[in-house]
Amino acid sequence: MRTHHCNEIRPSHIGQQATLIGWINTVRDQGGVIFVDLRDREGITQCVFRPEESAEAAAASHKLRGEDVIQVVGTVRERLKAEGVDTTNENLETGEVELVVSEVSVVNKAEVLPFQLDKELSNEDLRMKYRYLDIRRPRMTTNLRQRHRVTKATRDFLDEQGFCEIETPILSKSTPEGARDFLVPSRMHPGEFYALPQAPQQYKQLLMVGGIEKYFQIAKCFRDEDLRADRQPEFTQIDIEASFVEQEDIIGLVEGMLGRIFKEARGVEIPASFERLTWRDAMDVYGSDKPERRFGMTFVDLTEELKDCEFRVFSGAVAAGGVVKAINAKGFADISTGQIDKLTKLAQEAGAKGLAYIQARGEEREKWRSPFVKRMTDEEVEALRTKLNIEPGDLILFAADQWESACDVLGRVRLECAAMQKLLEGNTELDFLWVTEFPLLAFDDEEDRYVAVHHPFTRPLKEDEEKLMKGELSTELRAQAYDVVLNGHELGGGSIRIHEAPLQSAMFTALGISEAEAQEEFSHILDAFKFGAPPHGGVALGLDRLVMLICEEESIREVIAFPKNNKGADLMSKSPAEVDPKQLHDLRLQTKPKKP
RNA sequence: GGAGCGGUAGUUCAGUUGGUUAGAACGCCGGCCUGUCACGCCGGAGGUCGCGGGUUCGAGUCCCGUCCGCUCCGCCA
Repeated sequence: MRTHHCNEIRPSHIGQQATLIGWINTVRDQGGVIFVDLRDREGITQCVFRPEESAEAAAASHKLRGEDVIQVVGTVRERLKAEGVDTTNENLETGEVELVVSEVSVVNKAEVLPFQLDKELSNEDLRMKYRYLDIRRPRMTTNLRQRHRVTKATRDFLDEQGFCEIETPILSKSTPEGARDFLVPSRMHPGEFYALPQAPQQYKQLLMVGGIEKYFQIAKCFRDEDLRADRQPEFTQIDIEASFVEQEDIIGLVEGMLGRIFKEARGVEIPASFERLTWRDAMDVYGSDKPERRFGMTFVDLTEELKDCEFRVFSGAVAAGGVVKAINAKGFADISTGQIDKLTKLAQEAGAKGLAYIQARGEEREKWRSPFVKRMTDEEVEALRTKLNIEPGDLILFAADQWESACDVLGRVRLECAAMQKLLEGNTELDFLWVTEFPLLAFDDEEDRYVAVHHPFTRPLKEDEEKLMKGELSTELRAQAYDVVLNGHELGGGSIRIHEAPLQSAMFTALGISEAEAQEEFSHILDAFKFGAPPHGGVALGLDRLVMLICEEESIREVIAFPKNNKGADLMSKSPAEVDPKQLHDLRLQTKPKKP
């Protein structure tokens, strides 16, 4: 039986017997003496095989290969310190000692691995196919154990705050709003389907009606949409809901929880409370509802200054009720033509007609390289110079359009500029932020109706509630909804909910859901709200994304044990896969077995 | 659905204006080595240059098509 882990042996153990078991990390065969670094999940110990100590073990050791599982019995010794020679390895926790092996047994031989565990591997296909080997690498082991620390800290914190962890169903009901559902056919109800939950939203609200008051769950969620580096079809949320709370209570709770998580998983103190921006201000200054604030380049509004500009792109936009905004990319006047093209293309993809710019290659306007500066008055140029603090070497980029489009375009340009200038390279700052007062409704041109920005259970701000009840709809209505943002990533979001049937009905009506449809799809919610539903609200944080940021990874695949690839496939187990025709027949998805 | 980048040995990569037998490192196999720790030294095996077609005297390299992977846009209440 194992007596120690491979990180444990210290000079205090010298002279004692120890039994270790683990994988062979490396073999260094000197012909006579052989060194084997034995690895288990905790660390590495150097094992020495010497013919003088055990001829049998030494003979066997010549046949050992990397990743074999072996068990060794031996005596702990101080490492050799002859005159002028110190064989201590300072890179190892156990580097002062070694195990002189008297017995070795090969528990399980390993074939040659398809890749080396001590080298970085760019072929993600191969990593996924042999994920169980990839997980042996320190990077993955560390990440998965970090993930455990995060969920442990979450559970400990919420438990101390009186929250109760409750599991909600995975076999659930499809909802018309939101992302595409994964469907599961029902054998006992031919032609009918369960849906996998996109979030436990309705269940957790019904738990509030059930009087649970404080609920949480580390919840698996499913969305059948295209993948990204930070998006998987199945993912995990820290899902929280509480009764008799207001926005401030949820915000304070999340701040406390993130503080605990970052302290225990990463050993850092974060601010006790985070700064806040309203959605409107975030869009107005950063062009994003999840602003990256660790570099400046904030928007400057030039609507007033350029409303009469001879350059029609600006004056025309203002005349049409739009705005002109600009950013100053300090010291980026030497941007290449190729990079300008790239930024222009980016702006166009976001809906702009083009991208106006000034390369300030000197103090005087004559030295400014720009397609339009020559058409500006001196007053206009000086206004730009002052408001944007233009100095020689600066690059100025403009967006002129309706407010939201202009902000969106310039927001994307701003991020790309920062990437080109490598402004965030090596930056380890943690910038937490709340974005509040999200709009309640957005207008979907394709569907020609309003859709919920957050979800249909989100409560409007008190001052906008009556407008919703009266059906005075607009995108100006604001919600009691909030997102917590870290370094430009949305960590999570939540809202205070609607808890009264009439207000909920008004919301469904606003979303173009008929009374009949609301009854069909949401009667359980509307009914529940009639029986004394408490005021309630909550939040959900993306666990994968949170762990990704804590581990300083660029993809959530690095913090998920068995993730899917870009096309949603698991290359290791080869899913999705075709199934036996009999299974399809049982589910009435195929009446006759497929002909060969 | 769209755009970008990539695919050469088991792995990570190099491969010039198209030109002899496609290279390196690590890994692997064999040999030597009693204090190494990225052990060292000697030798060896290992390639459908993603796939198909085209141009050419000649294609890893140029052209067309196609497949796969990653990133981004759309999409993700």
